[in-house]
Amino acid sequence: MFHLLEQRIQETFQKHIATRYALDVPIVIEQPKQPDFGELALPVAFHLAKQLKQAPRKIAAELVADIGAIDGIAALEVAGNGYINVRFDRARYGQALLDPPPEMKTPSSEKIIVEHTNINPNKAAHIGHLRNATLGDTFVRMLRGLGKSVEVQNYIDNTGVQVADVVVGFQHIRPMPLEQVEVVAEQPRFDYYCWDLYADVSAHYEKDPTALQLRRDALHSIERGVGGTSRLAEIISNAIVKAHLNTMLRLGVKYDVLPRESEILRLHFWDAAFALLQERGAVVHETQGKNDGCWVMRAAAFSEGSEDDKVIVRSNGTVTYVGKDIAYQLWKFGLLGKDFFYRKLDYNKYEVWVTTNRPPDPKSQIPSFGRATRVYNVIDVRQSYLQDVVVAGLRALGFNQQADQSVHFSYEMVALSPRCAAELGIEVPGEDRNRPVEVSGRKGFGVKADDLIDKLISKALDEVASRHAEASAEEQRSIATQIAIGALRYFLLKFTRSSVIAFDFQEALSFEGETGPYVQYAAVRARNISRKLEQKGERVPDFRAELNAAAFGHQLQSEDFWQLLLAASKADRALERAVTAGEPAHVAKYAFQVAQAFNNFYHLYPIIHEQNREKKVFLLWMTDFFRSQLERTLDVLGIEVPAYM
RNA sequence: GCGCCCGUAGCUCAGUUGGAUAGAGCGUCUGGCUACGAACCAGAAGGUCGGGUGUUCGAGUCACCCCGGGCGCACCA
Repeated sequence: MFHLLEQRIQETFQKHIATRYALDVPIVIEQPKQPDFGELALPVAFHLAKQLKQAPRKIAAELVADIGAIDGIAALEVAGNGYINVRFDRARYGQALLDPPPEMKTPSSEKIIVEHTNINPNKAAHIGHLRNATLGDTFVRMLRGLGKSVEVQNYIDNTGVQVADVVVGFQHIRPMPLEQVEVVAEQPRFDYYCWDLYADVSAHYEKDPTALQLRRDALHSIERGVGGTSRLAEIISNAIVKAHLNTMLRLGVKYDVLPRESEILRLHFWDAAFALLQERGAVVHETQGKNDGCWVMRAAAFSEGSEDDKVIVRSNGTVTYVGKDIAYQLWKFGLLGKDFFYRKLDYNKYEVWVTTNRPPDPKSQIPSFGRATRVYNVIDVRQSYLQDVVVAGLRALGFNQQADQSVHFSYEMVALSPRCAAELGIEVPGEDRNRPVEVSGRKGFGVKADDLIDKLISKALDEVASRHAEASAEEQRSIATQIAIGALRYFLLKFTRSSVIAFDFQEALSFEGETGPYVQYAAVRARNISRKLEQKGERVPDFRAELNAAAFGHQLQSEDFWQLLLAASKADRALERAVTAGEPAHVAKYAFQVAQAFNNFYHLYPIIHEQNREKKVFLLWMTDFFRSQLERTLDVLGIEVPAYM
């Protein structure tokens, strides 16, 4: 509702200024510095001042006098040096929230792909991966919240060096026959086993660099896709992928389809992309210099300062990662002229599809994947350069529109706070002692995702058990899990994307202040009100029957009630702005603010015990409105509301 | 060397596309549970927004230059 009025003001002013002054200036809408200034503030007179060569205050007065009545607006006031402050018609506003006008859903042919998680399937997921998945998943929920059609992809690099390293581990560091690996891979915590093995292999390379030949050999076999080594890689990566799906499902994160690198290779996606790139001159064959024999993309295509061309095809004829990524990006937009085959993944928790190189049974129903109009790649900021190359590839092929619609949804890394590193027994040399430590799968440095979740659940369980000793152990655990996940998701979302998170157990395990559980608690309290009411033998009133514009007019004369309602009613605006900014943290911030407003309201006004009928009904309606806004916002954040706390 | 990001209260971070008197959480101190459960609420202390110059009616926000930190710039992914 708030957003609707905002838009209405914007349009009205835009139109008026266009006809009255023949000018097209951006109508910026702000929140007034102080609540008693009104609900919206327009600095538009300042912008016009320059072009009209008049004092802003005079222009503002003119605008206010000429623009006429605007539906839902009680007053426009000139303030300060030329601000225009907008006051809403409170009674109308309350009434509209109670009985919202039907939304005009404009059907859109837009299809958005969000690619996230993308963990190498060779070891357990860690805290850094959780940031990626939580950001990606929340952004998906935000887009869907606005009614967009979104497909979630999780790319599986099952034929890369990281998998090859663990293969080397099973062949040379802790040798194990294939049949035994198959058994071990079915065991719980196989991903933990590989975590250690991977670190051991990396350490082994460091000690004996000649062992890197083992990696090259393994990689080669895996890429060819035949023989025992390839089979070993498949067993490992399939098992780890399921471990990752399980871990992410604990956070409520799901995917629609898992495109795999093996199919990019087997179905010759690269050949198709390479043919296109050659045909349109996007890559050139070097015959001299340091890149002799390679196919490269010219530096000028993707970078202004650098002179280093990017090798796409190595002199030995193999394609680099970026090359494969260009092919994949082309496929996402339906520009490659090829598609994967798909099968349902053998996974019993929910339906998720995976690519395959075998044509399916013609009778089977398979959804359509890819062919997006817009693509978000959730990848950490360190890969900006490579993402730029991918987009330059599209551009060089003449796909400018798709290049514009390719978004690198980047985020900073998660590091371990010095204290956290010390707790994990990671030794840091002298002067770096006070700096955060980078998470490294290769070195085995990091907080494993499942360990962290377990730790959070255990702490939440202590709290739940101390408050609700009467509940069954099973129920306590279920509530504790919801709280733990709420805490974790909120913790990962409250930082803006460009902020490095220095991970610290003490902060992540906090359930007080600006945290997920704080917001959950507010929602639980709001729900409790109607339950208590019914326990007293009363019924939740029929708000539409008992509240009319006059009642809203009365009650919302209270500045306090008005400000609380206003705060609660900004969910649509918060979501809209957060999507535009590409910033899930904004939604998290809003959720906290609404929770704060509600806790304040809850504390200040006895609701059930209110004697005046109209006021009581109004307070109950406010509670219900807060509840719905809190639930909706938490849902976008992927945080559940526990039955009690 | 080139490029990107960051520097705001003791700590961790917001800051709405340049706007009115710079905000929040944590921590510290003070106060509030026989009201709908205190995972809560109220209050206090705490700032030359890294430094400088400029653009502007107006700069935490934009430009340039420094200082300090992080990350990229592979025939690795």
